[in-house]
Amino acid sequence: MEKVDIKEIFRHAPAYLGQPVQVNGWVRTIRTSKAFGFIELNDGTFFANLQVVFGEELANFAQVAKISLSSPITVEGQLVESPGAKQPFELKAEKIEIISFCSPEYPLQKKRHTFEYLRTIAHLRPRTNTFAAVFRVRSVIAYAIHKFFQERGFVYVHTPIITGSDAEGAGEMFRVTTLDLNQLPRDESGRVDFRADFFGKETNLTVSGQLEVESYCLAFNKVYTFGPTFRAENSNTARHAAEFWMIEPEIAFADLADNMKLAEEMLKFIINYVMENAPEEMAFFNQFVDKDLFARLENVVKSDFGHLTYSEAIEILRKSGNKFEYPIEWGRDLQTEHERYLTEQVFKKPLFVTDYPAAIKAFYMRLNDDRQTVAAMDLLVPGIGEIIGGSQREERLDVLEQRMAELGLKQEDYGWYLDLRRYGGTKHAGYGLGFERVIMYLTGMSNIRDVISFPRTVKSAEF
RNA sequence: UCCUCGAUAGCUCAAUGGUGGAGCAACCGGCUGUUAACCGGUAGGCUGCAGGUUCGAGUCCUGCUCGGGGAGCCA
Repeated sequence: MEKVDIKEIFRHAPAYLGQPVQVNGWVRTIRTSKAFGFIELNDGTFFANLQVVFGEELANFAQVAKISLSSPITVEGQLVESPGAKQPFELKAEKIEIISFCSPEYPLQKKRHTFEYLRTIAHLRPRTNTFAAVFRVRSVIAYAIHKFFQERGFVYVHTPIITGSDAEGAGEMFRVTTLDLNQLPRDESGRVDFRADFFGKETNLTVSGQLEVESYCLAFNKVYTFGPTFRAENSNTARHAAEFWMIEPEIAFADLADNMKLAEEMLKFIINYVMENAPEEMAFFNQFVDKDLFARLENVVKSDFGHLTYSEAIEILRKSGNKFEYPIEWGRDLQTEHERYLTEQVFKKPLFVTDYPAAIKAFYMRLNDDRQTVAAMDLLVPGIGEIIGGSQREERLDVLEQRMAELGLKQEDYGWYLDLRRYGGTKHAGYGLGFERVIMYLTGMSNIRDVISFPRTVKSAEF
């Protein structure tokens, strides 16, 4: 008998009606009477369950009727139209093989669980509706991102996860070492002697692949990274994790406007792709997780993103008459309350804020002609806040060197990075996209811990 | 790291300073088309940890641990 995925049955039901099929899956729920029962079977290939009907003509009816939730079974039978209102078809079982009995202590029940509880059983939560939807959509978004860039001729670059650069400047780093922490080798001055370490120097987990990917940008023109990133910040929020994934495109012969155009097209492409390729999951999110989800995503796809310079943003905030906790003053960074006001109250759609004061941005961002601001951009979206941060890079060697000197960065630490300006340098730009923040934005899930399979956060690395 | 709220049965929650309960899950039984099925019954607890106040603490006080929400840092 033909072994069929449940997704295949749902997508091509007419071809299977009246046909004998075999399905293999886990019991999501079971309802029984004296002489018959219903099993909702999920085989992991599809969001929805296949209803299996079984009667006492089964040789093992009594056993099947007492089967526990999440037990795996093999069902053979015929696909027939269903008299029930909630499903168009069902599988009339002729034979049910119980592969194993799930222990009755199984912690997932036929009821709503809190996300907090499910986090404590992260190894079982992908069997729930919400997490099955989250992680299938996560996979679809990842594919959409690759598809978007590959179709436009971008080269996917794998930048190192272990970095010897101790000055990437994007955040606190996790140290990588094979030294015996109980017996550290010391040098003449009593400091830890990293010459004895695995790499012969201090190494850490990467906080960004950007500097490295710039070198491939100046060889391949259009490149992107998509990989894990690590930040040892003591951040305790629903939007930060110590281990997360980031996408960092970098384009040559391009300025900040090209950069923003790319970011906007990318985000719209991803939304369209996911709506088309995970419709059941998205409908579930819209119904149970965030009732405004579809309206919001539609608004993003249909509207042109807003554009605003930092200086204009300061003016709008100042004139708003709103009472903010943090002062509005040119030169200070925008706070979350300011960003949310701009994107949620004023623009009500995604919004690029550009040209921030140089003093509050990274050294590699290109200095504008006013000598005060840099060609940086943040993309702010309602509900999430900053989802993308990027800039045009400083390609002028003398300006970059001067800026590094002002910030006290040692040129010898950035020799190869400066070479990129010496040898065939050209204007280029790029941005970093937080993968999990995109997932949150597209699903309505409000905690980053619920869109990562086994999240690593401060004081938490279970599983 | 700061502010704030919380921790009681496997899960979600109740209990005025005076003998800790309910719904769901589990287990046993009933039910001929169910849809988080329904109906009846059984069992289930050192109230997060450590101290303190009190005749008496789930309840009040102190510290700690963990979790939620908000802020900072950022993606």
